[in-house]
Amino acid sequence: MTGETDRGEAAEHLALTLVGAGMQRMAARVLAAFLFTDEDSLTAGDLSAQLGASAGSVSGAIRMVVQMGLVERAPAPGSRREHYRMRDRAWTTLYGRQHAPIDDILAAVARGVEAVGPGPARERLAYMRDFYEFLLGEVPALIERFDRRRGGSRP
Amino acid sequence: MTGETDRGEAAEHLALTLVGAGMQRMAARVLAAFLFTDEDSLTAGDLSAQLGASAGSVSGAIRMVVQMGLVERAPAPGSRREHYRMRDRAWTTLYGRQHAPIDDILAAVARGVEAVGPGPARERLAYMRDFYEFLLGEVPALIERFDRRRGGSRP
DNA sequence: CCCTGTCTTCAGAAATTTCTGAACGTTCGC
DNA sequence: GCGAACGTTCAGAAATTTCTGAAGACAGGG
Repeated sequence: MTGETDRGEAAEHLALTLVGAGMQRMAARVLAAFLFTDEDSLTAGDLSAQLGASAGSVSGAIRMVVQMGLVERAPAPGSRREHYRMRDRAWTTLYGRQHAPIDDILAAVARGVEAVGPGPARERLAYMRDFYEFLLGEVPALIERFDRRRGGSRP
Repeated sequence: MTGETDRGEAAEHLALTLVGAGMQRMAARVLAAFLFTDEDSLTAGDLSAQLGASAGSVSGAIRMVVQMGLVERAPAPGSRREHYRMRDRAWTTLYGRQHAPIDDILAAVARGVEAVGPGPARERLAYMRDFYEFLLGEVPALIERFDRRRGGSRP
């Protein structure tokens, strides 16, 4: 049997795991709530009640997950409150975004290569630059391959 | 011209960028020092002096980068102090390790799939699980492809 | 036009992370 | 063995991050 208690625990556990992977605590809890709900959409109030967190921190967390491209506003049919839901393609989007910092690292390393004269440091930096350049080129193809393999089934 | 000032600035800049990507501050500074040096190896004392940080925090930072597999002890030829240097393959190692949290996420999501009954939430979670499973399988091949492409040249 | 319900913003509090400085081991030369 | 140089550990201080609660803004119904 899989009761509702298990669902709540599993959601909390996933949230904590995401925190361990670097995500903000409240953003992770909000994301898990969206992942685990069978409702079409959730409002800030729903989340605040369900997570036992203040309206303020929920508001901030929603802004984060929306800005990350994982959650979007859902058309609210005659409702006064804002409704939100997970976006399709959320995971490939997230993975793509995790690679955004790589742009910055790449730029910083390239600058390093130019700043040092010939020598071991320069070779080391050039190798690092090449690796991140390679990654940046491969990730889109990786995601596309998954999308194709998964075919038309919806997230 | 590329003076030594540029080198120091570029190193600091890369360290800050790595912090932005989630790395600990002092560990990032230590790593940058190893990246940018033309010396064969550095000691804790070198780093402490060069970075203007206490011996204590340098000690902790070294432990981190060693544990991450980016830096290793270098055989110290008749020296009293411990010498360290960057490992070959440091970057592919780092990238592989960045995917360690994915194991945890995958496990947490799989647990979620079992905890919820049939419905939208279950489909969503199953999709997420499939995506991370796919990633976990593809990353080693990706790294291998880079190693092969780069051929025998050293890091 | 006001009133109610809802979300957002922001200053301050709480918790967590990160750094330092001092005390303690350890190792090597003498 | 003894002394000195280094590195490590750990308690506490400092800085940063994260949450809350209250005040304000906005929209729609009455």
